[in-house]
Amino acid sequence: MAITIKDVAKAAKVSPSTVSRVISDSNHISEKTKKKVREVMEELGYHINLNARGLVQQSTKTLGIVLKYSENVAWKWVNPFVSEVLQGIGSHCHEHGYSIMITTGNTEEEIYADTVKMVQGKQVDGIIVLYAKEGDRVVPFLLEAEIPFAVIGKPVDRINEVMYVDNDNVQAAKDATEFLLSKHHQKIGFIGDNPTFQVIQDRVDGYFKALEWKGFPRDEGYVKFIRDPEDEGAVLDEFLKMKNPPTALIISSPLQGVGILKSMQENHLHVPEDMSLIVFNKTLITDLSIPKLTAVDTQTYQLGYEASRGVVELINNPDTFKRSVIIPTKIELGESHRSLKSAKPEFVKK
Amino acid sequence: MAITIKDVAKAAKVSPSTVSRVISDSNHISEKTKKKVREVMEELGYHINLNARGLVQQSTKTLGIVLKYSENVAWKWVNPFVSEVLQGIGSHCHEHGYSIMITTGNTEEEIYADTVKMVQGKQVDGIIVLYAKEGDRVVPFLLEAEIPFAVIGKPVDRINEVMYVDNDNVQAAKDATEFLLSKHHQKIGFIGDNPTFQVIQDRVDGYFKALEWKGFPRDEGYVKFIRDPEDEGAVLDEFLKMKNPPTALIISSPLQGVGILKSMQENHLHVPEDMSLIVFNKTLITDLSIPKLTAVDTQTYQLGYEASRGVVELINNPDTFKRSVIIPTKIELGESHRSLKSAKPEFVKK
DNA sequence: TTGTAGGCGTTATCAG
DNA sequence: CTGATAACGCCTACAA
Repeated sequence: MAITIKDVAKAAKVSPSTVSRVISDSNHISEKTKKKVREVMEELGYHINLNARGLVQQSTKTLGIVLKYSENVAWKWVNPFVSEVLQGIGSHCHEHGYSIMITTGNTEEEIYADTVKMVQGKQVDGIIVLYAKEGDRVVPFLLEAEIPFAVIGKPVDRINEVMYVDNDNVQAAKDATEFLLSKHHQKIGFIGDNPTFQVIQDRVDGYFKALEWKGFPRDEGYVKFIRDPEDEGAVLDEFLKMKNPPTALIISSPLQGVGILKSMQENHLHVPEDMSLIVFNKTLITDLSIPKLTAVDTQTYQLGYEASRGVVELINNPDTFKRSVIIPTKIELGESHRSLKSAKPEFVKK
Repeated sequence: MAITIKDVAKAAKVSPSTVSRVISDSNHISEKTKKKVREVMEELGYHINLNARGLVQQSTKTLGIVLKYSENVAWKWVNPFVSEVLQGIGSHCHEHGYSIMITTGNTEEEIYADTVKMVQGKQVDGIIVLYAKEGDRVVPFLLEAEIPFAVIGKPVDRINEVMYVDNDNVQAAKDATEFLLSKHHQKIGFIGDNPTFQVIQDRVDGYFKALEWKGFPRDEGYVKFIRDPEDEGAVLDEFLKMKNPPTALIISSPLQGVGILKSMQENHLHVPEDMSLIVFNKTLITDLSIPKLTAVDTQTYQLGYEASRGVVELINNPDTFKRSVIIPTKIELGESHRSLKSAKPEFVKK
């Protein structure tokens, strides 16, 4: 049994409450006794029991993180995302004395159960959900439980009741498209995965917006979706067989980016000479690709940091307006794109 | 204020202790009252307060994870490692009803402070340290605190006092070398980073062991270390300029593997036609490389799982022998190696 | 099988 | 400025 506040009190010949006051550095207490008590604490090797404090204060100063349910292939690219987001959350939490508890489950059901346990068990003061998924039970539960929380991503249901942190995907795709247009590309293809995800919809929107702004007619033929992983080859073929094949592609996932790169190579085509690529989500995959992929940086660290900030604010003042935050994206230049129609093919500096 | 055990007791017309017994599913209690109490709990929406339970039981059923201090470049490749290890730990923890708390700090000092807080604050029952570093203060602290813990990696100090989970790097390098030998390679190079790390030393050992077993003389000229990142080009050059350049390379980090791949390409050389590569640590980087790199899989998930198992065992029975676990590695075949068919160069005679 | 009472280590309220 | 005293929500002898 460890040293308690009472032991210290006894040794310092004061009452437990005085020791408690010293711990919280109350200013209703004389410097003299403060010093004395501190000395005794040092001497006895006293350390506060956060559990006990949590019980009486009804607060654990801990944030719960709901990880994304990871299935087979998909989780791979999520990997770096998780670490970076965690870093961002961690930074903020550390600054504000919060601890972090994460879900342990592997399946959707398990993760839900973990969340319920953390919340109902009063293990955490707030929650950050690392994904947004239609029909997911976690967000409704959190609303029901009335616990402060934030979602990273754009919630589909009851969006105006939840605080979220996300990128502006419409704008990001618009930026990417305009970037390619500025390099004199005119035929630009778009590749996405599951079009039922809001992210993808938004990106397609942004893509068309940029094109239409420049006066290009909307042509759905340049937008393709890859359902099955490793199916990039087929889609690339479709593009190449068009009467006016694109000279550049916007690809909405780093994994698919690498897939296209591979398929290009198999067709004895070169990037960026034969095709410019710009990929969504700068990750270590895109950085280490050969050539390094030009990518849209979604600033994952910032996403985490802001989410944490939001939740902590909500904890400190539950009536805070649930303002949601949009983290700007930026284009990270790689070597997978080139400029068309310049006197000489001009490569962008690194 | 939420529903407590007392509320349930009152509503069910039993005493709080009875309710408590129902919670712990004690068998000293009639099925009838059990059912009744459970109904009331359901009706009232009762949920246990784990904080309170933790206080009285002196145990939180939570494991603390000490993350690796991540500096500039190095952390990138650590990234996937963290997520995978966490998955492994999570799986085991979930099975045994443990929660997970992770450090939030970014610097070595902060992480140390986080660890102290978790342990002294009685927030966790055990600790898993995700790295082994010479001179680090965390392990000595944990020993001092007498809390159950395990280290992933091979601790340098006081190794026989701590439980650790690691791969057998000597064996792994031996396997990799033998693999290449079986493909008829005779000149095999080895590339490592900082040779002061034990891992690297072990791998060099294994490399030489395999060669010497086959009767090849020890030739330090085929072992090179890359200090500065992005310096792979120079080292590759050195190899290529040898009188008997290697036909295969064993590379001790995935990052360096990609670097070599890039340098090969810049020299208009092909993998595996001109050089076979086998890389340490299968990660998503090696999987997504073009060509996919043949890699030594260190089974990160298993490392995490076993570490968790060890700590939980230690918690349940503190007198358990601190057996350490060696997780076997295995070679994941990629497309970066080939078999040298011709029995061209004979054994080297010296 | 069930109830009573005391305590886990802190903080908070109220006196003094 | 400091000290009793009562919670916080649960568990666990010890009784009944």
